[in-house]
Amino acid sequence: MALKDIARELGLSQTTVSRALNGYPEVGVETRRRVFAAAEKLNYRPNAVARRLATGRAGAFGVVSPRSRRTLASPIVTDFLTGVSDKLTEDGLNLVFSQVEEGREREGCDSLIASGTVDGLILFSPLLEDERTAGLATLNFPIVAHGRPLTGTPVPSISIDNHNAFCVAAGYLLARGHRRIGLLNGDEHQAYAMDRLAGVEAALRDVEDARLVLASPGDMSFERGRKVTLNAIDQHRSVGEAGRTALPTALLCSSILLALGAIAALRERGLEVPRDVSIIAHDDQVAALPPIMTTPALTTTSSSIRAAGRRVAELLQGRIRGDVPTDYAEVWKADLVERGSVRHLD
Amino acid sequence: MALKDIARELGLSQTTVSRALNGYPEVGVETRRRVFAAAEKLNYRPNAVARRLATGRAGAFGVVSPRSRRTLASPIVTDFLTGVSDKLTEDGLNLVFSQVEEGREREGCDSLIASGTVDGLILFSPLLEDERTAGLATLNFPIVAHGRPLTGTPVPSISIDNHNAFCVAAGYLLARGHRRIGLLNGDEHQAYAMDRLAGVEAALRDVEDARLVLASPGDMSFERGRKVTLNAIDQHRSVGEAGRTALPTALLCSSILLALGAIAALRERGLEVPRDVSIIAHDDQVAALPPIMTTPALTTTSSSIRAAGRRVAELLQGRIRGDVPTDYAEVWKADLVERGSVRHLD
DNA sequence: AAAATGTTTCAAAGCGCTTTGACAAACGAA
DNA sequence: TTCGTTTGTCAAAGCGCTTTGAAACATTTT
Repeated sequence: MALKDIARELGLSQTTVSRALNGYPEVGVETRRRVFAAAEKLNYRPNAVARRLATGRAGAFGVVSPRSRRTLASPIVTDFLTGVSDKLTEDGLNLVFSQVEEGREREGCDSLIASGTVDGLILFSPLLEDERTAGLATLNFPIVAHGRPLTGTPVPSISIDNHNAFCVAAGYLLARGHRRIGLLNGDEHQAYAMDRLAGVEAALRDVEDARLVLASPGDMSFERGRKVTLNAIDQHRSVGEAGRTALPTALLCSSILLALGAIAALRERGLEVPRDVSIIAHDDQVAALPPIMTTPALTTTSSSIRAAGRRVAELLQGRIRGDVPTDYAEVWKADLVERGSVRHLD
Repeated sequence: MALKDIARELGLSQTTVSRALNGYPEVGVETRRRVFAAAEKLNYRPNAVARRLATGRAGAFGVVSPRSRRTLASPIVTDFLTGVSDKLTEDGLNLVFSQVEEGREREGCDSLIASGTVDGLILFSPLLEDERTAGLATLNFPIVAHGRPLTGTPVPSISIDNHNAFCVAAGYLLARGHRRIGLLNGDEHQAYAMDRLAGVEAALRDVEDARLVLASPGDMSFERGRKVTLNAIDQHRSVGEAGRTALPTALLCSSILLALGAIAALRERGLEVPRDVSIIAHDDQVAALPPIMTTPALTTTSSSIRAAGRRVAELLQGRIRGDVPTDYAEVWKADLVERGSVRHLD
């Protein structure tokens, strides 16, 4: 069922049929009615590919991600993508997901752009941090990033105020008497992890005897949370209670997954939350990992990553229409939500 | 940079350039060399949309999913998609992910097909079970399903032997003296959930006094796992130890998430795994939810959903080439992996 | 030397749509 | 009546590629 067929059927030109269907004003009302009726009857669906070729618009946004990062395997990233996809669905757009070999992100983006497969690109902050992807921003192609870009070239972006969130969280711990704090962070090369560390340090600076006794950057997995915590405990114990290594009385975790690992480790060594160690974790509000999953429920800094995804999609559409400036940046506040994982030391 | 430009640059016809680039044999070796050199120099990238229009091939596979199901929010589903995407990446194909409003899956599929956006469709078994999507199978469009289809029309599919897996798991419990078994299952309308229930029932049939004292179908979330377990415990206790309600001594869980919920509930009521209640869960081997996440680690039936995703993609490519018959079905065995969550009753 | 065969190249058509520019018909104002 | 407008329609060009069918040239066979 092509446009041509409908035109022939109705004795009209292809032009008129196309215009009628696409809501152009210069079509007679009766003609339009007939066209719609015929399209309905013949179950006509415009060929998206042909339309794209003609208009130059792809009708899709792209996300490229290195294969090794196992993007889709992270519930957090996929929750973000859900938000993106939600918004796109409302506007009849598709999401093209393209995985590439490690270190070829730039190439993957170029290929998606040059081949006309997408109208815009969504970037995770990681992609912005090195030479590989630098330059993407200067390409004059609609791009919006999630996470504060580290490069000089501005890219419209949305992020949460990680510095503030972790500064507030650390302050919350300090106010409850904690002095030896630990930080289980994300990838140290990423803006959010840097900001969180800086936030914690800023809070500690205000309190004389407060110390960051553990700061471990890396991937945000259950396994690493467990290992690092186990390590800290065992090292502390081997040195002896009187030794110089100090076990934190409170742990800040950059993700609920890390917190779960830490809790498991503590339990394995006979320690309990919050009796022995308090925990505050960052919660991206993903359905699969609710902070009430643990006993006691986790006190968190909280911000919906899905909402962020949706917003990124919105911004990208704005970018394409031209009503979002290239250096636009949006920073969201993350709320501290009190639950049961922090103890007030006395 | 279009084909035309290269042709002009080289004084060749567009035909020859196209053929040279695409490896057709009828091009002089020297000519081909020149064409490649020019393409390289001008940084030429073929326009994918134009190519698609000309060839009729989209270079992408599609997945459509109802929005409400929050497909991307489930780490299990996304792990599956990772597998799919892995395979596609190797072959330079894209994955188009399209969410639709609840109940309009069929429409979403039709639209992806009719608009020429995809060359093939991947279905989750849920999509196959009702009239909405029935008929998709008869469309003569390449489709491969994950999960045994419930409809009459055959569709190439891959699934695990859920009946056997849960039969074996239940048998394992029976052999260790358990007689009151509970099953926290997935959506009852789905083939896999039905098969699992049937598998458990088959195992119980062999042992005189064995009973399925709890069988709860529904979504496979932490929350539901917790609620159902809490309910079972409280109901049992209110009736009194001597009452007729019997608390299961062992729980079979259709997902690790359910098991986590159950464990949390047990702990809240002062019960412990495996001292008071034993657990076997199904493990899809997703990185975010390792069975060693709990203490003690979970005994599981185990099968990689990511590998399944990859295999589905392979089958779909085979389907397109025509070397996978339309009624092909592949069933994988799920292994029982012993860890620490089952107690031998004496 | 002519015919037959094989190798390389090309012009043109086509994929299904949008969009431009022209034109005819209908209308209102002068 | 005539002229400028508005309204509704159309033919044709173009998007960038692949593919068909024919032509030009080179090589081998008779």
